[in-house]
Amino acid sequence: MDAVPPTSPRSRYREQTRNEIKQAALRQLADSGASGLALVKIAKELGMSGPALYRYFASRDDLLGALITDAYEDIATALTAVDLTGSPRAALHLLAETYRAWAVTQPHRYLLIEGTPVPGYTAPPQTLEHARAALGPFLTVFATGRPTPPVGPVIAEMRSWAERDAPVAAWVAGHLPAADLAAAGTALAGAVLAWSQLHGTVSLEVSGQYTGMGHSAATLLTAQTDLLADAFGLH
Amino acid sequence: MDAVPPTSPRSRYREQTRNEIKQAALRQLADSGASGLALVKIAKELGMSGPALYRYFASRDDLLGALITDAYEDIATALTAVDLTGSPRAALHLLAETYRAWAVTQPHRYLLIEGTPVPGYTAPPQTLEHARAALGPFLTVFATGRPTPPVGPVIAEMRSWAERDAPVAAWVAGHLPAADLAAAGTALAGAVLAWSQLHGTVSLEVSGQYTGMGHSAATLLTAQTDLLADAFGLH
DNA sequence: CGCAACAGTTATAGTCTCTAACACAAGCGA
DNA sequence: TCGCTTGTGTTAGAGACTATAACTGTTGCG
Repeated sequence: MDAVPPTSPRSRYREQTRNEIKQAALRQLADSGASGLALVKIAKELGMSGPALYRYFASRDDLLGALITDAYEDIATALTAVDLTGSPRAALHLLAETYRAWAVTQPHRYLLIEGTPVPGYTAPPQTLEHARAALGPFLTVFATGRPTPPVGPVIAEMRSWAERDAPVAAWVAGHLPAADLAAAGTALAGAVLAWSQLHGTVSLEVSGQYTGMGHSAATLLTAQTDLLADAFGLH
Repeated sequence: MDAVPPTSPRSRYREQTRNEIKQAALRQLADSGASGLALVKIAKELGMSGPALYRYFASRDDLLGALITDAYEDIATALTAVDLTGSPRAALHLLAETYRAWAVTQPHRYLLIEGTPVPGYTAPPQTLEHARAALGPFLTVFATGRPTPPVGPVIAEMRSWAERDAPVAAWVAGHLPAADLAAAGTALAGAVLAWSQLHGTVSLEVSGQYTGMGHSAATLLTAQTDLLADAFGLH
C-alpha cells in the first residue's frame, strides 16, 4: 500500500503492525460503521491490550485519517488504471463504471471518503493530491470535447481558475495532449461535472436510497454519462 | 413544526421541552458535528441533569432520528412551496436553487440527511413519505418533457417500477396533469436524475470539496440543470 | 556489550450513554 | 377537597470507550 520506506528490521515490523491494525479497522468499519470503530476492540482482536495501539496511531481520528487517505489513494489508482485508448465516450463510461464498482464493492470505504462528518476536520494535503490523481483521467477524456452552450459558464470559471492557479494549470496540462488554455477550461469543466454527477448517483446508491426503486443505479449512471458526453460533444 | 396534538396542559409542556432539546441539539450539531452531539451536554445547556433527557427521547439515536425527520420535512416543505407556474425549465432552476439554498444555509442539517453513516440504521417510514413529498414538484416539472434518447432506458425502468408498484403510480399520478403511464415514466426519470445531480453537487459543496476552485457551485448547478432540461426537452 | 529507542503492560482519569431507584409535583376523578 | 396515578426530575452507578501516565521488558544499533 505504501512505497518501501527505509526498511530497517524494526520499522518493517512497525509497518506490518500498522497494516494489521488498518485491516482490523476496515473489518469493523464494514459491519459497524464509522461510529462503531473502537480502538479497544481492534486491540482485543489483535491480541494486544488497549493503549498499545497508541504506539501506532496517535488517536482514533488519526487511524480514521489513515484509512481515508488509503481509500483515496486506492480509488485514484483504480481510476488511473482505466484504459483510455478507446473513444472518449467509451472511456468516460469505463471511468464511471470503475468508480461505481469501487464504491459498491466496498461501501464502507466509500462512505468514509464521501463526506466530512466532523466540521473541524481539515483534509491532509495528501488528499488534494489524490483527488487530483483521481480526476486526472477525466481531464484527458474531456480534453477533446466540443462543449455545448449550457456548460459555457462553467468552462469560463474553470478557465479563470486555471489562469489564477499555476499548479492547477500545470496539473491540467499534464493530462492534455497540447497545453491549450481553452482545452484546459473544457477539460476541467467536464471533469468536475462528471465528478459531481458520479458522486451524486453513487453516493445515493451506496447509502441505500435507491432501494425499492428497481435497482436502477447502473442505468441511471449510464444515462447521466451519456448526457454529459453529449453536452461535451464526445464522439 | 408539528400539527397541534391533543393539547392537554402537560403534553403541551412536553412538546415544548422536546423542541428546546432539539434546538440545543441543532446548535451543538452546527459546531461539533454529529459525533459531537452529547445528551449530557445538551442537558447541561438546558439546566437539567443528564438522564432527564431520556424522558423525552429514548436514546441518542432517537433524538438524531427526530432531527433527521424534521430536516426531511423542512426541505420537503421548502420544495413544495416553490412556485411552478413559470416555464418548466425556470421551475426546475427554482427547485434546484431552493434545494441548494436550504443546504448551504444549514449544512449541518443537510449532512444529517445526506448519508446513512450507520449500517444498521433503517429509515422510519415517515422518511419515505417526506422523500416523496420532496420529489413531487420535480415530477410535475418533468411531466411535460419530451425526453431525448439517452434517458430512454431510465424511463423504461421507471415506467416498469410504476407498473409494479401501485402506491408509487398513485403518488406520481397525483403530480401529473393527466394520468398517463408514459408521462409517469418520464416524470419519474427526470425527478430521480435531477435528485441525483442535485445531491451530488450540493453534497460536494456542503462538504467543502469545492473549496479552492473559485466557488463555482452555483454555476455548476445551473449548467447541470440546463443540461437535464435539454435532455428532457423542457421549454 | 551496553544503552537508547521501542513495544508492550497495568492503572487511571475523564467522557459519554443508558438504567435503576427514588423524590416530588401536577392533574384527574370521586 | 382528597388521594392516586402519571409524569418529571433527581442522584447513583454500571459499562464502554478514548487517552495519558508510569513502568517493564526487549531489540538491535553503535
